Amino acid sequence: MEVKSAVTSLAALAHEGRLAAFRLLVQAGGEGLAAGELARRLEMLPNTLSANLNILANAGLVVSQRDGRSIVYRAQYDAMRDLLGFLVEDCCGGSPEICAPLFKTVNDCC
Amino acid sequence: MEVKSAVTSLAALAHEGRLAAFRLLVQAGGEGLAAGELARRLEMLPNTLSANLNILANAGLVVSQRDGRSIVYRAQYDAMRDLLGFLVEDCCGGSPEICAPLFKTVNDCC
DNA sequence: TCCATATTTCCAGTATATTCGAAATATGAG
DNA sequence: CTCATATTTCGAATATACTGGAAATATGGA
Repeated sequence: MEVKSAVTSLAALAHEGRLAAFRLLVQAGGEGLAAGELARRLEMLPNTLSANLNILANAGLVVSQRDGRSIVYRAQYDAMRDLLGFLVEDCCGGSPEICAPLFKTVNDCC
Repeated sequence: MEVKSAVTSLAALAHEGRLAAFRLLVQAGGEGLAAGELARRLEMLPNTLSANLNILANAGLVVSQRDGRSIVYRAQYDAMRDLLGFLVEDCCGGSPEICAPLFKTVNDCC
């Protein structure tokens, strides 16, 4: 992952509303959620949410697909993994010892 | 880690210059680097870098300590680990299968 | 076709971020 | 004490981001 791509992804997530939307989509799994359902759950105006989903999509963190009158958004797990990998790669360049606790974090969560 | 804290950290890293500074500090290890040395390596004006280091420090990602005429900055590995943990925790809430490849990423790097 | 629903696009106002020059502060050397 | 070095703080200009209202687009149903 390139630096510019990482910055774009980090910036997309560095916003309370977008981070919340992304988390909901991640938790929703492969089925995804319709834009309207997200707006309802996050209590955001549809147009504001749309703009924010667009930013997430632009960063490659989510994808959208029309389903009838709704547009369903799904998290892109690969993109998230790439971003985490980029940060981890960064961390280990100089200090492998930081990875032990991170390793533990990953273990604990699964 | 709270959402607001995560957003602050993500925003701090979502800037090419700051991300580069943070990476250098991470690679520099516990010794850290003086502000001037960072400015030289990153080819940034000292005052611009200072403002950016301040943003990183505010997010808790780096700490500073005076050493003679220089001010030495060091990466805060704990903060980075917390941020990664927050993102991982998020990811695993709904989809444990995403952790397998992440697990592999962490393994590969150490 | 006509209408309601779902979502996006456009636009303008406001807020926040970024940068740089200039001045201020802190330290150590002579 | 005076000076050079290292860094920060201040202030203003510019750029970018965020939000919400209004209008536009797309879809499916009556």
